[in-house]
Amino acid sequence: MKSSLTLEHQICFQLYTASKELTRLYRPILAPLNLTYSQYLVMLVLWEEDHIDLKQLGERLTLDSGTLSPLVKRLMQLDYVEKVRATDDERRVLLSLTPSGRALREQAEEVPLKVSGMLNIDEATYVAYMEMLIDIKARLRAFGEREE
Amino acid sequence: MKSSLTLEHQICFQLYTASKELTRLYRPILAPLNLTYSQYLVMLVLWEEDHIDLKQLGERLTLDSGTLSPLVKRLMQLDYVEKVRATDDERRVLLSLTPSGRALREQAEEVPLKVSGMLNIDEATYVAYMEMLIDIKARLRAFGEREE
DNA sequence: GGCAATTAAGTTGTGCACAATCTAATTATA
DNA sequence: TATAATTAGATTGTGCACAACTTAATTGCC
Repeated sequence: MKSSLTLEHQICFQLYTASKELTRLYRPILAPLNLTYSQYLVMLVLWEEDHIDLKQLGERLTLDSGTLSPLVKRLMQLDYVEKVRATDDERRVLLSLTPSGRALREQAEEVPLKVSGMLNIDEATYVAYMEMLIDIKARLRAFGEREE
Repeated sequence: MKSSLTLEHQICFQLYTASKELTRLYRPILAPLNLTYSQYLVMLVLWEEDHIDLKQLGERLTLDSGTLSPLVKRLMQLDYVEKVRATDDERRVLLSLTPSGRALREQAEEVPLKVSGMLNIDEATYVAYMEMLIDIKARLRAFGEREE
């Protein structure tokens, strides 16, 4: 197994920089929507499933309350989302789209198209890359479960 | 091209979570060395090339001085590195390993082995995945250069 | 040689990311 | 049915990551 202690031979380094550079690509695309990359991910979830509770949202994004609480606060200041306490269980907080938040979806529709264009990648390659990343995560989780 | 506005279909999301989860895996492995993941990357570079200047270091890691300055300050507090101003160009600062920093390399040797074991991945797949990630970065840079 | 433009680091401010801790609501159980 | 354990969310503190700005050294150009 590749064990040489060299930066470029570490898969972690390649993942880390690829992720950072892709995020950098999003920045100017998301700027007109007044969203950071993480905020965009939250909006993606809400456009898919409105009135989701913070717990589930955190699980889908692998983010804990220490990250989500202030992030959601900023989305509220932008008037894109609102919090409603669940009636059946007063601990839960449901996150909902405001009319502005719902309307933003239309502008966001073109984000993936722009990114694909920038990556200049064909469908088959795109799918292969997605599968690789999903496989890496599966291996990480498999280990996590062995350990738990 | 995949343009559906769904979280799981975005390559950016898969990259982002894969990177985060892999970094999470490193945390307990690096804890005994008193290093965060980013600090570990800096040490990797130094073990490869001692007396590197901050500018070059930043280029290799895609990090700017705003990130590196405080990070290096913490590595100095740990007595792993020291800064020396270059004599030929007083603007440049060379980063060097202290004896402790050099000694740490031995403990770090086993880090990639542990990670490989956790990922439970064979050499061929590992190499294929590395190449995909490098290709993604190449596409991102190709776009960057078209735009510049 | 003198001065504008450039360059390397550092600083400040904002926003993640996460561990650890706290509070309040709910569930389990003695 | 009290009370202990668990759960959801918020808060605090540390450390990235990066944009924008500052300072000091160097280079370019006249």
